[in-house]
Amino acid sequence: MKTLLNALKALSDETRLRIVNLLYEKELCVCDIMEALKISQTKASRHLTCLKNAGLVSDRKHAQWVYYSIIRSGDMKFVDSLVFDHIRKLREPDDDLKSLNEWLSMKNISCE
Amino acid sequence: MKTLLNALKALSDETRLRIVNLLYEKELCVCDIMEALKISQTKASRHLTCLKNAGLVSDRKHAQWVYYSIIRSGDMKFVDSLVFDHIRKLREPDDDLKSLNEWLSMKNISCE
DNA sequence: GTTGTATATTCGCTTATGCGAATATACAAC
DNA sequence: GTTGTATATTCGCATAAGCGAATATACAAC
Repeated sequence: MKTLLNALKALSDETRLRIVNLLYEKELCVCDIMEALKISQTKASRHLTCLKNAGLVSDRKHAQWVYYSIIRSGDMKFVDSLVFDHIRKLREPDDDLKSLNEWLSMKNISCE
Repeated sequence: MKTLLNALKALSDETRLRIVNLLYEKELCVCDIMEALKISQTKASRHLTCLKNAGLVSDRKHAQWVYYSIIRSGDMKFVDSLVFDHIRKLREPDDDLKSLNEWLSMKNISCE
């Protein structure tokens, strides 16, 4: 019960829903999320920690970057429905995905 | 986005999750919920109002009773998953259903 | 060692949420 | 009208959650 409630609480915040939406695309580091959502580093970090505590995402360190990804265990089946049946049908999260892709391609070009 | 967030917020509270679980069984009036969950009238009423504002339940007046029921529109598809894939697999909500049925049968006997 | 970049945490502050106690409203029965 | 029952709302209060600014940590490059 508590686990489920923590997940629901974590998901009932706009920023965190938008982050989850991005992470359903692919693993991302904090700065990708900052850029795609145009939010501060503090805010990104804080909400990612919250999602992690709720057991919805996992993190992985590589050099100075921390990469976050969605945990898609069967324990949180409803989140799939939440993302694909609901979030992905809204305008704002869709715009976020566009921002993300723009950012990622820009990042790649400048790394060449 | 706002609609979805309001639904998620409404669902991220233990009492309200337990109420939703009961209402997935059948339409109930406030006193049924009070009795099944052993909560105060104030608490039952407050949380029902919250669920109603979130668009998750509807109410119907009949004499001095107010009956609440779940709104199962396609807009809130994930709630079905939430109830059947998650809530119904937990102990506490299952106990609530038992309490509810005990209460309802007692109520019927005393009305005969 | 120093510098720069990526990320996390702490500190006040403000706002939101949940609670019980008390009160109000609405309706039925008389 | 009064009484009793069902439900809703208001009032203070306590706790939780969100924020930005500042600070801390961790690692890479030099």
